[in-house]
Amino acid sequence: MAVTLHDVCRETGLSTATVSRVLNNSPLVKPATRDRVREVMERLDYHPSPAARALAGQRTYTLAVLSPYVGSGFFTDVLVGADHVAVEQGYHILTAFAHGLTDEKDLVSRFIRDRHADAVIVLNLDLPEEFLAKVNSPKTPIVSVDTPAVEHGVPSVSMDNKTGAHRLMTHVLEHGYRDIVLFTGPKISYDSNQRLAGCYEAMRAAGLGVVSSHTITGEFTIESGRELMTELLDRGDKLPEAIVCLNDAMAIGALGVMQEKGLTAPKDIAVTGFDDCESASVLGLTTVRVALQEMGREAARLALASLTPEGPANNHIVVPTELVVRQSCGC
Amino acid sequence: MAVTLHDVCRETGLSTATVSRVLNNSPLVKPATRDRVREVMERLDYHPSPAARALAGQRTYTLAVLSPYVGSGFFTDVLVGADHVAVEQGYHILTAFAHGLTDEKDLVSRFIRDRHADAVIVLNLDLPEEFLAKVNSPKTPIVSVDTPAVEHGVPSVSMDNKTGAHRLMTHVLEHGYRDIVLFTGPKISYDSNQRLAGCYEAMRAAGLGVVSSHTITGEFTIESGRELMTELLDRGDKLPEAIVCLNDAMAIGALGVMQEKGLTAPKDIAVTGFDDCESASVLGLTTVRVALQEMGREAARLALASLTPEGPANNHIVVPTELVVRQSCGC
DNA sequence: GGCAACAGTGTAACCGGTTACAGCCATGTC
DNA sequence: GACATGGCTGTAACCGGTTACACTGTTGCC
Repeated sequence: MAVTLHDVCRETGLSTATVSRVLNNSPLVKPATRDRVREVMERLDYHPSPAARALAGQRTYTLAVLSPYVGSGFFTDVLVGADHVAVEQGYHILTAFAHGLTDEKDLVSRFIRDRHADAVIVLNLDLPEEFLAKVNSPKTPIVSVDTPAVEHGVPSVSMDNKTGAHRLMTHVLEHGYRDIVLFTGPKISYDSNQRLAGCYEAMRAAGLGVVSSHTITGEFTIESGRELMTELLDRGDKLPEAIVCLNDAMAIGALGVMQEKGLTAPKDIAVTGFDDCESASVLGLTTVRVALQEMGREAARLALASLTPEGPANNHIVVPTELVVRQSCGC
Repeated sequence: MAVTLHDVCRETGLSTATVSRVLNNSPLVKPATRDRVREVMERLDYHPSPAARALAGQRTYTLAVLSPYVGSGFFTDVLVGADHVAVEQGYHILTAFAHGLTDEKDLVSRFIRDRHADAVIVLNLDLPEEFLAKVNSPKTPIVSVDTPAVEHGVPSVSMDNKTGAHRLMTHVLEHGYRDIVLFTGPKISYDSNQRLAGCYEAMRAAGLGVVSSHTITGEFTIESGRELMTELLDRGDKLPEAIVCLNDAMAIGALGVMQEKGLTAPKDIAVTGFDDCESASVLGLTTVRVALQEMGREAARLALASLTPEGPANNHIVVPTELVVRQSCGC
């Protein structure tokens, strides 16, 4: 079969212990010996068996990334970011999806008890914090991405929704728009609430009162954006000057309806989004960009740090957001 | 630690061999015994260690999906499809990207020799067929997605570019358009060539000669679509009636330039794409949809079948494509 | 009744590493 | 010179399964 550690032992005349130590960069080995072993490994083209290491060492050098099947954008970018960091540290990434059949909680529990991975990164699975806290342990730490879980001490990575929304709203206000309608996501959505708070804050900072009737609740989907927009236009009231959608999907839906009715942004109504999804640049949508790859990287760092005895320096990471100005608002 | 096979042995009074056989659904075990073992496993909440199985059994029950970092669309959908099939058969998915640092060939070679996975699925990595053929082996089979590698006997999954392009062009012609310009991808791109062939075939079937000056070569990117379109408009010639882009990105670029110049599709020029990417529906782009998840599923099936002694029934799978009619052409 | 054949189970080696513990030698110290 | 010390290496148990081979008890058949 393949070259094994024993072959290296035979070739060097050393014991498995010493060779294994070289493999794990143990400081106990005399430098001269280390170099000799390395040289032989190279010559024999030796590569340790992940399975054997996993069994004997009780660590798989693998990180699991669990996610619901959400379109594509979010997931891929976070994954790529996580992969980057993982590879740097000799780790690999195992992915799994909660699609229909598999319950999300089950998926997480199973991955933990089956010891497939050393740590688990969960992507906006919307799991209750209590659950995450329960399954989290130093042996198989969990990192929550998108939904912060600070209260229960579960490491998490989230984005700076508030600042992003604040900047966005400030931008809208700077264009002189005052009659503004907000399309928000579900009331239970963490992201939606944070973004809303950021918007309100900016409005107050500009000396504007918040008129609740101007905040309309929907879903974070294109379809919902269409519905809210249709309803708004059908009311026959005076059109608002601007519509601030708390995610891109809603904004895209709204723009679609406008186009069908012969309205354009920003001429008739200015429109903004949040996320900077793939289509946003195509549509010229002013929005807020989230550094998704960065979130993935931070998640992997947190996960790997949680495996060290010291643990992560900081249990909760907030990734910055950035205003992206395009044509759909002012300009 | 966790419950092990030995605990099950102690509890049932059976040997490791028998219990292991139950685990692997061996027909050698008496049904009554099997049921008793299953019951005890359930009661003890026993779950076998993947690491131990991998080491002893020489199979990891893992499929690797290797990909370059290509935007998001393609990758995620194929991955989700593969995951679906993998999970059904008790497999897991390991992902890795060839980003900058890592050479694509290296990535593939490494995954194979390190025995991280039982089989490897490579996603449009544009690797030479010879290379794939060389590293492919019954021990760790490779499946190529997107780029067919039939000639060298490497299992592969590709899409039915030709039929899709044929239908698309037929649709364009049915709208009465005759003065048509084709924007193609790189001359070495397999997809581009197949799609082009499909278009030509449809034109000939309609009794039209192919005028090569009407076929313009570019890249499969938005930027390239912009460039070709700008150049075309700047020429000041009579505008073509329709522009058939051999992928969505080019079409999006072309539409962008048109919009800036005050032209709309299909009023001034009809435009079509290929791929049905996320933005296509948003833009109302007539295009061809590729069942990406289906490609992922087929890839996983091929990979798993290659692990059986019989091998896959069919070494090369072609996934169907579907014309998606939207507003950008005729209507 | 004797024997072959087969179904079902057990024994034990093995997969390829990790690591606790023991051992050895050279050096430093009194 | 005796002994403690520390740096380096070796021995062997162990991680948790798989599987070749041996073994036992039945059944079928002449």
